[in-house]
Amino acid sequence: MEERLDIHNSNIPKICRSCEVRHRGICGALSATELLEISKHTRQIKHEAGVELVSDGEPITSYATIMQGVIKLSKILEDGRQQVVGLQFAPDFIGRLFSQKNNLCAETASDVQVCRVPKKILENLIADNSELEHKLLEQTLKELDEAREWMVTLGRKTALEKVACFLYLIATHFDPAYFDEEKKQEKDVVFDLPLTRADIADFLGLTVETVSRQFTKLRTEKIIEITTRRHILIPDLNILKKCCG
Amino acid sequence: MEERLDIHNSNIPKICRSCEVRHRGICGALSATELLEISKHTRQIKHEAGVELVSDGEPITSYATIMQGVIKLSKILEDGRQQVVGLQFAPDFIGRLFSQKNNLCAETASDVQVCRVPKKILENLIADNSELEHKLLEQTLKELDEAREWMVTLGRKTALEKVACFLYLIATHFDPAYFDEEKKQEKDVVFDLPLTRADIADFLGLTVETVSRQFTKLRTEKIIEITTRRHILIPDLNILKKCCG
DNA sequence: GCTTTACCTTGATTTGCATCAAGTTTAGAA
DNA sequence: TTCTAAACTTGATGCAAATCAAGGTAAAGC
Repeated sequence: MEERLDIHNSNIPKICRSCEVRHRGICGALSATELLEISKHTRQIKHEAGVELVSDGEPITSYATIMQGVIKLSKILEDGRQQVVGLQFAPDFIGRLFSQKNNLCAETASDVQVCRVPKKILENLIADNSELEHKLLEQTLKELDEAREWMVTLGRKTALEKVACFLYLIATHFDPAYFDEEKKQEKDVVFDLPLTRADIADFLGLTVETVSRQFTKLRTEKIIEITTRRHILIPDLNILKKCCG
Repeated sequence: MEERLDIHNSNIPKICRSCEVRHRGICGALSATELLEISKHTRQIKHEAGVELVSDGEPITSYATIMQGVIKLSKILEDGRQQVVGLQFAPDFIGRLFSQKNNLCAETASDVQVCRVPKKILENLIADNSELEHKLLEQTLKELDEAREWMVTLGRKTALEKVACFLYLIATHFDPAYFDEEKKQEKDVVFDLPLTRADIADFLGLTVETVSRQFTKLRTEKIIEITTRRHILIPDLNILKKCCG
């Protein structure tokens, strides 16, 4: 279930020098080494898929940085309706700063490796480290941009456009060409979906059946290839992009 | 169209001592007086309703604090579909920090009074004032919470629930009982809608016709009273809340 | 005052997605 | 390997919201 890592034995893929995590976009709020240097209370922990790291309504006791894997943030209505309100990848920061209680639920979508710090300790560090606070502000602004972008998808796009947007989001996140100049020539983008069809449905405000039908439609139109259920190949990202509305 | 105010003649309703603006929830990132004290480049400006203060894709030249009125943040797809991604009230801060370009459009929904500061000047102030940066982080976190809450409404609620949520949002924002202890006894909440039906539709991911039908339904069920088009009376907020899903 | 126009409501019809209901595939356990 | 359960797909049907269309209302200009 939960496994502590030997800090000196961890093998983080080293791509971004400032945070030691393979990723795209702005650098994470807190790198793993920064956290480890910052406080002896930091712990690296492994979780398997499907673990609830943060529960809605529960008190916050610690923050974390994702080192590997995907975490989904969701909110659940009383009658069971669920909405995924965000996906987080390495090296994102996890946890609602400066609040006593969580207002959403965070669950590991894949196997995940995180670096945890107790709430109070990080907050004290923030108080005397304005550079740290600035990084957290940058990360929060990025998340706000993403949330607002997704609101357009939720409110104004068709089922097909929603699914195309989702695939485009994941594809660009995992596109190896982004990290490897040599691969810039190859057009194919290949990746594994980090979510089940049910989770994708909850992210897009659709039902599983509708998501499945749109996958089939994109497959028959040769815009994507579905190798196994989770494994996707996209021959031309630009064609997919045109489906996003 | 645009009118500069005499700073010493402005009559801001003084409710919250720390930011001089009548509001609820956490204090604004930057109070008007703070801004005015902070820099001689600060300007108070009046705008009438329907003015685009910030255009999507355009370079950012200044930030602002709302002193009075309502501003809507929206995104528009190429084919004209529009989604309102946020509403901002006094004393909210306006503008995407640390970015060269706007990624959304901000339009005055009502007559609005703002306090403007040039981008560079505020950013320099932030750099040597960590308390200021902390306030802006708090405001950004609040906006992120609101955006995620709204994603649930957009993705998982029915048309009636959406309209009820919207009315509840506005009602609680303008509820005088919130500011005046004497009025806590009175149950009626009376206010003017700051948006047209078309804007409400764009906020809720619906069409004007559907919004109108849900208003009618809530009226015939005596959950709301519509005095004139914009003027709303809510006999019991708790009953409305139950319609929010 | 009357006219114009933007805004809003209501009704009839269509449609995209949800729901209901089987089936199929895949991964994991026995 | 076979069995089982979970995950996924496909088809038939229903319904909520979109679309199309017309009429009503109120604020702003003449």
